[in-house]
Amino acid sequence: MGNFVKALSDRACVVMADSTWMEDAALAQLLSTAQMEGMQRVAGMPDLHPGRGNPVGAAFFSKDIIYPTLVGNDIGCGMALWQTDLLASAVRLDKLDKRVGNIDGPLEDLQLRAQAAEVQGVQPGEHLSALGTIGGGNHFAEFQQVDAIYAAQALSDLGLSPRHLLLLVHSGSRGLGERILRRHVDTFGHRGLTVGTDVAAAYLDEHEAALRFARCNRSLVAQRLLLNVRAQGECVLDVHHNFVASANVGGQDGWLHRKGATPSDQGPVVIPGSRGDYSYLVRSRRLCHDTLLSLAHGAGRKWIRSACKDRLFKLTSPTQMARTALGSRVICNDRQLIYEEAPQAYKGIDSVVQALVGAGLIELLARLKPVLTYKTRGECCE
DNA sequence: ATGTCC
Repeated sequence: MGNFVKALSDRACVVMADSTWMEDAALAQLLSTAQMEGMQRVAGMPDLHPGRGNPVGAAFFSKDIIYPTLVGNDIGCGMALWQTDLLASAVRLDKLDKRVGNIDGPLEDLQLRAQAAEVQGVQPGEHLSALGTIGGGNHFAEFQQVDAIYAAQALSDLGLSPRHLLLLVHSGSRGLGERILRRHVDTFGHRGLTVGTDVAAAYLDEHEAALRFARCNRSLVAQRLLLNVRAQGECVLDVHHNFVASANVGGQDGWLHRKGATPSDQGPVVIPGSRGDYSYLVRSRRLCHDTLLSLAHGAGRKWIRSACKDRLFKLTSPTQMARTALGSRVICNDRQLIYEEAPQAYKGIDSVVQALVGAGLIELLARLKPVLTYKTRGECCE
């Protein structure tokens, strides 16, 4: 087990296998976060990669101080998995593509939006128009089919029927979280906030609102897509991977920040690969405090965004990239984004998931294959 | 990442 959890210092470790792509720059960023005031322990997940200052795919456990910049701008970003009633065997990609339509703009059904906002405890505010939209970057909505079953009982316990399509939504709090972080940084810079002060309490209140908003947003994205494709569905799981919460780690009370780190103590989760790779439905096998009760949140970037187009445009066209090696379709009519989110730009999901398996942290429940990935209908790029 | 930068 120790083989897959590598100690970087007395308070930093990273979960990885020999096959896991890992950049020195990401490890250096992780080690530098371990030096922050009040930091007790940091843990890199196998999808760890460099971020803007702080690494992505990591958890940070501090005492008495919280750091909004460690959570980042997309407070509440996470994954929601929905079960649909569409038979995977009946899918016709052209038809599904057509029916999915365009969900880039604000949700048309204001009644649905207001109802969801109320149910999820989202306060009326200026960001309501973003509810039901995916956003940019690595966010997506993806129809998937169950490709391999490793634990049939666990699937049925979750209410999953393997013959039907699943819908995975990766999105967050959109402009709301962005505004919360920006206002914090404008006032306090990158300093942390002392827990117990009014400013810390104010941030935590706003952060809580962003978590509710993000969850509501994922739900509306899913419901919107289901309406468009004339399907019914139910939410199976919804788990944030960018947030901070009080926690007891190794017998010590403190604050656990997650930046692209999925909690291991909130039931089964999906660890998605790139749009051209599998995703895995997994469940935690043990509560590991050394790795800060966290799991990978995806494959993790291998290439920085700015390098992707140069490396790929000679090899492949946007049209070619609308189809993946697994036979799935990609809706991404944004010339830049389609390169930035190319499967080649991401670590192989098996090298990430196998590191977690090797460390004894997870058990695989099912392998999911992409069918259709929605990024943006955008403008036509051909 | 961003009702995003020219």
